[in-house]
Amino acid sequence: MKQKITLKKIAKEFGVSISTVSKALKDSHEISSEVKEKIQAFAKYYHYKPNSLALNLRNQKTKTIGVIIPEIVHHFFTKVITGIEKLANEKGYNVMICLSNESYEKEVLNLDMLANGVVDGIIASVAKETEAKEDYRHFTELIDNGIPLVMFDRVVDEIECNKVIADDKGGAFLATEQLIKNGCSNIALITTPDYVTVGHERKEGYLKALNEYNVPTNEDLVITIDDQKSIDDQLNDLFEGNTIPDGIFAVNEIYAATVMKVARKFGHSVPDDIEVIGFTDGLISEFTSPSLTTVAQHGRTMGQKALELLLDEIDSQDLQYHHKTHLIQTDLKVRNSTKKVQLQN
Amino acid sequence: MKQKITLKKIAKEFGVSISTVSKALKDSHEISSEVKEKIQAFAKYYHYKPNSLALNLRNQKTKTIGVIIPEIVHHFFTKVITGIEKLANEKGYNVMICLSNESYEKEVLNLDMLANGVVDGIIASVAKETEAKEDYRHFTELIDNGIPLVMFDRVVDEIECNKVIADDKGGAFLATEQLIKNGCSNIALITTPDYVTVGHERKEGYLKALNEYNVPTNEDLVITIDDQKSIDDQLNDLFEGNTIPDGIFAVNEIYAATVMKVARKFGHSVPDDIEVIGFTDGLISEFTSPSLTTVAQHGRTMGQKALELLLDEIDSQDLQYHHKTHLIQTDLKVRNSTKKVQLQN
DNA sequence: TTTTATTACGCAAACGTTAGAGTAAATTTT
DNA sequence: AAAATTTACTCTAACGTTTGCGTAATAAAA
Repeated sequence: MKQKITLKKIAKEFGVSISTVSKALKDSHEISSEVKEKIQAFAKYYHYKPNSLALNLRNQKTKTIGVIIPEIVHHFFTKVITGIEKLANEKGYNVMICLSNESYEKEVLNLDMLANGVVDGIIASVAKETEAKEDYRHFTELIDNGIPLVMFDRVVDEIECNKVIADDKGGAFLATEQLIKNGCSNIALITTPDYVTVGHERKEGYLKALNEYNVPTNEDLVITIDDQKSIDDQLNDLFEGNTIPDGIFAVNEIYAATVMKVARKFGHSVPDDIEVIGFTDGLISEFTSPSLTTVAQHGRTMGQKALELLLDEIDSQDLQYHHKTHLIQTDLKVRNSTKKVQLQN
Repeated sequence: MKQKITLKKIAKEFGVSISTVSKALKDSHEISSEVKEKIQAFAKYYHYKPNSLALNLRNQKTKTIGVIIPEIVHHFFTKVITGIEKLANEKGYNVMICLSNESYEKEVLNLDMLANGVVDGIIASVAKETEAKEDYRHFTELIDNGIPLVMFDRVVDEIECNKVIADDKGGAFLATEQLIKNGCSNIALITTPDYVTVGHERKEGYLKALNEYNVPTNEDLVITIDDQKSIDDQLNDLFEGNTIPDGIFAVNEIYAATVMKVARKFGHSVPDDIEVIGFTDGLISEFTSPSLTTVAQHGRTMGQKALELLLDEIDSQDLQYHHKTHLIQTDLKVRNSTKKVQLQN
């Protein structure tokens, strides 16, 4: 394997010192134009590029930020990354993406790796396993080490750092409200276990809407999905019980798409018999039939905001930096899984 | 912002030399157990972690590999990354993901960035813009600099490096063959412009199948999609022409899902009037109705294989390293957009 | 008691880079 | 002609780490 070209090698080539080469390549006035020209030509010919590691070590910064996400096959996370990447690029930062695969252990590993000088700051969304475990020492340790951290989407209240979250509760409220206004009275909720914070928040919004509009809640209509088992099977219960829902709010797009499929299997029509709203930033909703009305999360915006906050903290010399929690608005994207009812204001 | 703890600081704390600290932390026999114990305790308390930059610089390797993909919101690419990540983890490597966003310029930038000592090797799929431009100097430069490169999916023939590609032609053949065997005689192709290599390959497979089974080709049935314009609009032509297709092969999942939607709009039923097969590794296909029969690409496998080849080259001292092109088999995932015909062998 | 081993540390170089300080030689000024 | 300035370089330290080598002091062997 060929060796990379370095200042040292160029210096040797011309019988000058390393610093002469460095300065020549920087077009320093300290170096004669004659020497500068030949060194520059040589460097160009061999495509000399300064070694980033050396530069980073010297400058004590890497111009790279780390992003830890639980899953990359989720459209929402890729949207967030797109947002981060775009702004990072404009600001001259590189992005290093790591996956925790929802595993606590991998999250710790990733954090460890990133913390040791590799990045100037970290943006993270915590793994489900970590949320279940409630062990966040790896994050606090990071902060103790003075590495700026921004949490997004799945955040931890106890941790003192900048945060960016979608208005999950508000979005769920909006969705449920829409179903109520469309005339639904038996509104089901398809959600995750409670330890998944976003699931929890969305459930809160659902309950708030029912409450505010005096729609009685019904425990039978709340289905908590265990991702380890078949989603289809777990949804069967909903249509085999005493109360068949006329509206369904699902906390994500997969659940929403799946419940439509299962509803159809039971002979129900969407949106005529049952209206369905999902929660997402995904692609699937557009291609189901009927296409899914969803709560849009604006993942890109979240990513951008997260990076904005991170760079803000990185640039801040302030020892008493004040952390913020930024709420990204969600809104309803009406498609064809809900009826087009004329709403009176 | 707090400062990171270093060997130097620990050395100062105990009034010993830096090397003593380094050796103490490595439990060297050269250091008395008394000194070792107190230094180790101190380091543990302040969670000392060696600075990776310094280590990488010294060891002349980073244990990090870079991945450049055109788009992260594509399920196929995220699958590939999942495959890379998994194996990388097992082998103790980190993964740095960069997005070119299909832009030539960003690809050059990313490559530049990664090339300067940041990674030990690179896995890349080239941007559409680069394919159109046919300017691959940034890749050859990389190779000239001795940085191992593996290309996947969208590869460049002229470049001398390890490659991993899906059997696009074979998959397309399989899909078209299936349509023919199901009795279709007017088989449409929804494809990308020809400069997108995978689109080109899939078209080849389509033509090969038609040819082999003596099905006449029909230029009117080949639709080349311009991603800049509305896909729906471009597909209208297909159903407004003289020959209405009874089978459609689309080179990706979005085209396939969209063409089903448009077909329905024109009053055709899938799979009764028209059978549709897509090409992908995506999520959408499962949730369309009918669900889409597709050619599975095995993105994870591709990712794993790509990393395998890369590590192979990194570890090889061989100056005359022999590059390979690895073909990943594709196969048909039959769902409900095709008829269940009993095939006679 | 002298020689040899052992223990426990420090020194220095190396990875690649930059930038301020230092220094010969050449040139200009007085 | 002497002094001052400019030119064109080199030296050195620093970023954080590792490791072979050197070396005191102590301990063991002859």
